[in-house]
Amino acid sequence: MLQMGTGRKKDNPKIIVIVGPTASGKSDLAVSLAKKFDGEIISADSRQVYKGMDIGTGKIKEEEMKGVPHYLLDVADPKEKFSVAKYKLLAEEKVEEIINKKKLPIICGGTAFYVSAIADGIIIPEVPPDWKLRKKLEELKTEELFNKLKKIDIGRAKKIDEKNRRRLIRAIEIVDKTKKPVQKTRIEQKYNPLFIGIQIEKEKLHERIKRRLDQRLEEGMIDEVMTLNKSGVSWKILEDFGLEYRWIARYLQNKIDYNEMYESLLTDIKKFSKRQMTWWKNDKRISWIKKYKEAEKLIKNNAF
RNA sequence: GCCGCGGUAGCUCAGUGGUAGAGCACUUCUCUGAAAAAGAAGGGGUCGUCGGUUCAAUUCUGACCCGCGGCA
Repeated sequence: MLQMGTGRKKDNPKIIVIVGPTASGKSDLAVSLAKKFDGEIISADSRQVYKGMDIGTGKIKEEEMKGVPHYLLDVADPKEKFSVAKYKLLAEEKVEEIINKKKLPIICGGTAFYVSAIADGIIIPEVPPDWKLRKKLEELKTEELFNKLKKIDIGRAKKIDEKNRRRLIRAIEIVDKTKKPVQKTRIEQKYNPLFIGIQIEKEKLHERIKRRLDQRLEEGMIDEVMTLNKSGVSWKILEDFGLEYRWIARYLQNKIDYNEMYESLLTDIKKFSKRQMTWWKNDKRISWIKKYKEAEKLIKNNAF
């Protein structure tokens, strides 16, 4: 959990932040609120940033936007790596633009890390990924990675998840480039966010997840993945995207049959929604709402 | 009806004469340029039912019940 320091700064520009698990109806809520309060929407979704990934990511359709401008969709090529740092840069630019237009910025998304980058203002160390270095480190055993980090940065080593190779490698990378220990997470709160969370019972959410999955399969989600692959997005990349792209890619490679693809995917989406909630459910700043009207009231009461 | 095989965690299955494990699921959690990613911890079973042998049975044995396959 991040330490907020002085907390919300009253003078900072106000923004709305909508969070909630996948399939909970964030996009619809965002559009309704945007229409009501003259807002514009910035997506905070690590997969919807990619072009050509529409059905599988549940990207909002043109007609569903109802004329409300949406940003940070389709800003990246799936063949190239994207990252929170890039997201933060682009998204903050958009927030500024919207504020300058005297409109209300609404951050809406399911990627907690991305949301946090903006709404909490976490500062990401300015060390771009060095994929050559990472590849080299990848050859080391997990324990060796941990020992290496311990030697060069005992402070970080103490706090890090010592079994998590990806984190270990990143930490080593930062020390390697900056020649300094990894700094404590710093925060620069630029905005005054009002957090609205969509509350939904597990059974109902699972039902929605299944219905949405069936619908998207009918809409041609499998073709979408095939098209991506044909246009040069490797199976490996699709695997890393996770969920729909991972399971459909395995199916298209004949590694599993349709039924296994369907069942595993359904389970994984449910697990994902769970992980999203793990991130948010203990965040005291979030007001959990069940109906649109409650969100509207919240915004009014907070003098937006 | 007979013969064979099986009945162990929610699921698929290991295993042992001294009251049990794995993978997946589930629960809880972590998150410093891959985050739909990558990781961590935890709960859970009167081992089909009722008898017998034994100091001791989930393990051996008998009957029965249930499932699957074969023969009639």
